[in-house]
Amino acid sequence: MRATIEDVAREAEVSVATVSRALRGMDHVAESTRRRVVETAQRLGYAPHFGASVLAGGVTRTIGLVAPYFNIWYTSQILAGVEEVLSAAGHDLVIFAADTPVNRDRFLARAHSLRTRIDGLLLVDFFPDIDQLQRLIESGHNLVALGEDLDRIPSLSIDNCDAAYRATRHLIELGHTAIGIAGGHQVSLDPSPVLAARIDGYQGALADAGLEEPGDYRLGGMLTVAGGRQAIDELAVQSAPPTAVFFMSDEMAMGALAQARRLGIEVPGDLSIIGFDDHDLAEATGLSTMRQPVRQLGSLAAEKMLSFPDHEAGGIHELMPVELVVRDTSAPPR
Amino acid sequence: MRATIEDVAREAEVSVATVSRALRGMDHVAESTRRRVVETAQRLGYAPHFGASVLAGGVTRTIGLVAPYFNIWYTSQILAGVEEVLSAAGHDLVIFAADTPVNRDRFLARAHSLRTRIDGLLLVDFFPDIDQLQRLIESGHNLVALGEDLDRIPSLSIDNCDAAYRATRHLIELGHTAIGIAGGHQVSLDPSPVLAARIDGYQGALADAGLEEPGDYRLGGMLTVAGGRQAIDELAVQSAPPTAVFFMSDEMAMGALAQARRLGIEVPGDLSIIGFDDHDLAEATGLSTMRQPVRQLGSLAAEKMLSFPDHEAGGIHELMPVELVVRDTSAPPR
DNA sequence: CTGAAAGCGCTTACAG
DNA sequence: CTGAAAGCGCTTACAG
Repeated sequence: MRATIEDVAREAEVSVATVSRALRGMDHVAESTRRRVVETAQRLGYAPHFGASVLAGGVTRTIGLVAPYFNIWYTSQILAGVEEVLSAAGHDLVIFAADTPVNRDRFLARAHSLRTRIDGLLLVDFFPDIDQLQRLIESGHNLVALGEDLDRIPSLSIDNCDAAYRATRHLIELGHTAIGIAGGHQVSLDPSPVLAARIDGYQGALADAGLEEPGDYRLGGMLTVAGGRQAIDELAVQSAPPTAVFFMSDEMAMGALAQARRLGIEVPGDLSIIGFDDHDLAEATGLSTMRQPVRQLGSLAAEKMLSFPDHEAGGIHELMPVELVVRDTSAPPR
Repeated sequence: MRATIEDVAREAEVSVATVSRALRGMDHVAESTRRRVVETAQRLGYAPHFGASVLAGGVTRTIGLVAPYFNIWYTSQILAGVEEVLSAAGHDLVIFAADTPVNRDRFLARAHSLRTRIDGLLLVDFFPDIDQLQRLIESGHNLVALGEDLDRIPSLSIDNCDAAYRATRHLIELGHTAIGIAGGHQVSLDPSPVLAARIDGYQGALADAGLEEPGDYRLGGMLTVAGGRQAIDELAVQSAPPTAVFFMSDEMAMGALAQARRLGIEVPGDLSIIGFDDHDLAEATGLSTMRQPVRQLGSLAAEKMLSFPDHEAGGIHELMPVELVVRDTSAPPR
């Protein structure tokens, strides 16, 4: 049988209150008492009952993280960063996937009931609308958002518009005038603010350079290897294809790179490519990209979460830097 | 204030016992009563207190997953598979990283106290020794192992020895006689049984073909892009380098591919390469590999976990198939 | 089908 | 520094 706090108290000849204090390292316990309690607990293999602690103490020392996918590079890095910080602080991490619109709504519907299960909820590329956010707040969740500037809660992101602007400007400065963008539309019809901001940046750079954006330069679908392949397939059948494309993720760009090779499209000779992320394989692949500090985004978000309730009321938004990394896949048009 | 079950009971004019039954869909509740209770709970925004449910009910509907890393492709796919099955069954997932030996011991030390926090523990590429496993069992955990055949608990894996044997034999059948292997040693000094089994298979194939294994054909370190790069660097300075190398992961093989290109080593002309996993990018890269059903490993492991306690006593070990996928990076030596 | 009551195992004022 | 006691909010036999 599991030992309970009563067992320890009896064996150590103290009250359960003292056992509780001693084991949690609280003040006002004589050192000799503490030693005896700790030793007894050890001997009996005592560990506090989780449910009982949560019920009596009111905290779970658990943080929830909701994200659309866990099997893509970006999220896996975020996860690692979050986990590292949280576990160092003695907190656990429970994850929720909200990939499809259905799962997203299901999660939102359940969020209220999660209140007593987690001490905080980290929204990773999860964008509630104003009503949904309102409801999350009213449920009493400690919220931190990663990926977009959400009013009213602490959030952390890169400047997606600016990063896309700079990526596009890089291609313009190389001399390209026919520049496409890939990754604008996702499976879900939810317009992701992240992708929308990148499209804005792209269009802004074109406009500032006096260039036009032909509608059919918007290529591909999801930010995956398959999406990149698809983008190249679309490009390959155009009569006047772009000479440079900005891909919204490196995985997508790498899929494009491979498909271009297969179709005999030379990179960067026929086509310049710039990606986004600085994926582990980007350097190996020679991929030009916009580097974002992904893992650090995760660890910083976790730190923000742990610093509740030290936040100001309302949301402070923090912006992380993005760096242009020029490698081999972007060059002047020939 | 949060509404409690008492609030609902009072408003719906029933006892708390009836509220509890009605809301959890148990039998022996009049349909009209149930409707009234559900409607009242809804109206009050009632959700059961997690800690109270766990304490009174004895289950958490939460599964723990411990793995060495979460930021590598393999684990991210496993995680997605596990999450999908678990969430469909209404279970939550809490993750623990045990990357370094220190963290590994720390997790093991904590495992006992996790007993009331999770209903089951999934070991992903986490290999306790016999004593450690014994202790996990004695703590009362429902255990499922993914990655190795562990006695006494249900487990699921591929046949790493056989897969490595076939990868090596593929290279032999192409005509190679100088064949290296990359990925044998990890940072941690823990000898991973997975890697050991792959080395066994490699050596077995060589032996069966009457070939020798020169000691310095064991290349590289970790199963990462950087590890692959390192393997090629080591190979490049050898006086009689292998003409073919079996890499223990695709990420490693892709790092190697890139570094080979950089150093002017032609693949497959100068060097044949076969990887392991069938990473998302393997097809795009033209990488020959041993395909393992990674995501499915995750979902099956989760299903095994959910089927407790229907297991036989002791562990049934299940083997998943691995398939040789020949693409462009492996060819006869020239 | 429903209720009264015990019990789950802690934490936290309150006293001393 | 320590203890007695209330209280956290559920679930589950046991009766009826």
